[in-house]
Order: sequence, then C-alpha cells, then structure tokens
Amino acid sequence: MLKEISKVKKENIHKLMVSFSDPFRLEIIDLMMDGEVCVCDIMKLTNLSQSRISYHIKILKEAGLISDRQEGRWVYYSLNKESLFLIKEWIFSLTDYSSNRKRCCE
Amino acid sequence: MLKEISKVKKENIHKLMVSFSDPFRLEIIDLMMDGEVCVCDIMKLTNLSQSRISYHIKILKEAGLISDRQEGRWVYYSLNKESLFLIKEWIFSLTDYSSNRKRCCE
DNA sequence: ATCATACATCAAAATATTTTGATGTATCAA
DNA sequence: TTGATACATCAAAATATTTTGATGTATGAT
Repeated sequence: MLKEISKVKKENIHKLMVSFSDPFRLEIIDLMMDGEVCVCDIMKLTNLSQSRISYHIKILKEAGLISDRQEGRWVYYSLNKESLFLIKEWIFSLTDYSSNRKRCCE
Repeated sequence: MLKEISKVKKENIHKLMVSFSDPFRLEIIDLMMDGEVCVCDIMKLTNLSQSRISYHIKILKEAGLISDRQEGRWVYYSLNKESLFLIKEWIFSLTDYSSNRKRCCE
C-alpha cells in the first residue's frame, strides 16, 4: 500500500498530483505531449499571459514533470518520461490493490 | 491527446486529480485500499477531526472515487473500481504519447 | 421518550493557490 | 550600445481551499 512508499517518493507524487489538479497545467501538459514547446508557443495556443504561464511552468518543473532546454532566447520545455513512469507505477499500486481486498460483512 | 477527451470526462478527471492533490485525502484513500472504512475508523487511524474527514470524504465522493453504504448509524466508504480504471486509462494516454512525438531541431 | 453515537452540514476564520502588472535578466539584432 | 524579444521573478490582490467549532439529522439503545 501507500505506506510502503518512501517519504521522498510520496512528496514527489504529491507534487505531481498537484500539477495535475489545475486545468491550465493540464492544457500545458497536453501541448507538451506533441513535443517541445516554448512559453511563446503556449501563449499563442492558450491566450494565457506570459507570467501566468511561467508560474505554472514553475510548478510543473518543481514537480519534476518537465525538463527545459535553452536555445538562445528561447527555453524549450518537454515532458519527463521518468516522472510519467513514476505516476504510472503509483496508479498501478492503486488499481491493483483490489486483489487482496477484504470487504466488511462478506 | 487530451483534446480528444470529452468535456464531461475531462471534468471527471480534473476532480479525480484534485482528489489526489491533498495529502489527507491520499491518507484516506490509502486506508480504503485495505477495504471498507467508516468515518470513525478514519478518525481512530488518522487523528483528523470528524468534520474535517467528512469534508474530504465529500470531495472524494463528488469525484466519484468512492461509494458509500449505510448500515445503521455507520456509513461505510470504499474505493470505486470504475474511477480507478478511468485514471489508469488517462495515465496511459499520457505515458503512451511518446511514440509519435516530434522533437524540435532534430 | 430520552440519550448517546455516527455522521453531515454550515458559516466564519485560517490558509493556500492563482492571477496580475511591474520590473529584472539574458540574448540577439541592428 | 541601443532596442527588442523571451522569459523569470516579485509583491499585491484576487480567489479558492481547508479547517474549526457549532449545530442538525438519523439511528439505535435504554
């Protein structure tokens, strides 16, 4: 169960879940699914203000969900496979619980 | 990509993610992984106040993550397989994106 | 009928997150 | 070296979430 997950990992997962809990961040994540994007791309595609995007990007970065790569004046962001894998693993531990589950009064 | 997900489903997933974004809710979910629990169980096991637990339970319920079953004065809560499946499906759509991903300047 | 228990709900307060607009920094182009 | 662009950061304001303590409702026991 989740008890077995280390504190660091738990905190990690928590930040990932917080990342996913905002609709604008989901939009941004969605854009990154098509490949790398810069803030200016996101601005064009979402109508969010620049600082607003930077704020959300920061949350995603601190969750370890995305990586950045600078190229001149542009910073390109992309999704991080490792963290996606971490989430997947966690979801599996959630969904696979059912096998050894007991039910009250049965 | 996420664009293909219906608005209803998107809202559904959003609520699920919000559910997961709180550490106390994760604790409660964790307890439910062992089977059904009532609010009083959660109180004993977590030291959270009754109304505080009820509040979080409500969030989880509105997200469709849990079901309840009343038995006398007790209400038993348990995780909902369907919603767990929905999350799993969503995570898959996230993690499987990489195959047809393009990379800038490559 | 009265009381205790199990839980829900509510309004107010506390706290956290998000947004905005201004300013700062680095890079590039002229 | 000046100006424009791309983005980060900051503090204040706006907004949303969470917590608390009080009260409400239903059930069951005496």
